[in-house]
Amino acid sequence: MANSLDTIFPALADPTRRAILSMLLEDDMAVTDVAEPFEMSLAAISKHLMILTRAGLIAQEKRGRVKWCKLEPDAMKGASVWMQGFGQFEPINLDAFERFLETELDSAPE
Amino acid sequence: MANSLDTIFPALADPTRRAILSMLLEDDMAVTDVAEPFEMSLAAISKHLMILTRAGLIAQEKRGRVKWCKLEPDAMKGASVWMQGFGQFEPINLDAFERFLETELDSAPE
DNA sequence: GGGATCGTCAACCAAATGGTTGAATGTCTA
DNA sequence: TAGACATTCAACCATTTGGTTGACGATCCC
Repeated sequence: MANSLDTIFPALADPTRRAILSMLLEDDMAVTDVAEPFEMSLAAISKHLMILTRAGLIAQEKRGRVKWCKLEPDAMKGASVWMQGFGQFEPINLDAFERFLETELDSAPE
Repeated sequence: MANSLDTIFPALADPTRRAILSMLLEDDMAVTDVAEPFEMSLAAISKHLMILTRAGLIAQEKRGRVKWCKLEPDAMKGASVWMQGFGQFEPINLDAFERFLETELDSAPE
């Protein structure tokens, strides 16, 4: 059930959840820190994180009283492949992305 | 608005709409023929097609009394690129990544 | 122990979503 | 011109979704 198109696409349909995923691209985060930039309650963020977890897009691990959220990008693979099936759109994206990463890693030692 | 993540992902979140897109992969179809395999009213299918159209995922062209539906796979490009950005495990500069996405989407074929 | 912190639960609410039906509009054809 | 066909519109309905608040169970630390 998790990791299927029926859970992945609805999970990605909400802009808050997509923003959370983008934040987790930088680093693992605690629930409270995920919630900080958003103007909504912690409970609302907690629900979003639950949806992302059930979709397999993130994993949550509790250490002490802090629950850490970790991106699970492989969960997007199915949806990505599904979309590629429609695509005459080309891997120019990947090439450009690799160039982007190179310059990014060169200029950002942090 | 069309062709943005805020319309594409919600459009892809419904299984009926994804099935319609898969059907259109084979050939252009009239609205009635799109509706035929589904156990729901024509009006419901018409709404789904409107959502897909507003997302830019299909185009509808009326010839006579028949409205033809045609897949527009390039509309998935933005979402596809966005997801591929998560295929990387390296921590990256998010601002730069967003700038990258913008230029990437600007260069999308019309 | 006791107070602050982390996160979820439960009940609730408004709005959006996905469906229905029946009437309406436009177009083809006999 | 009349009738059949293709599609949408309008009103309505039930369910889901995304949010709130307040109480609660853990956990950390003084």
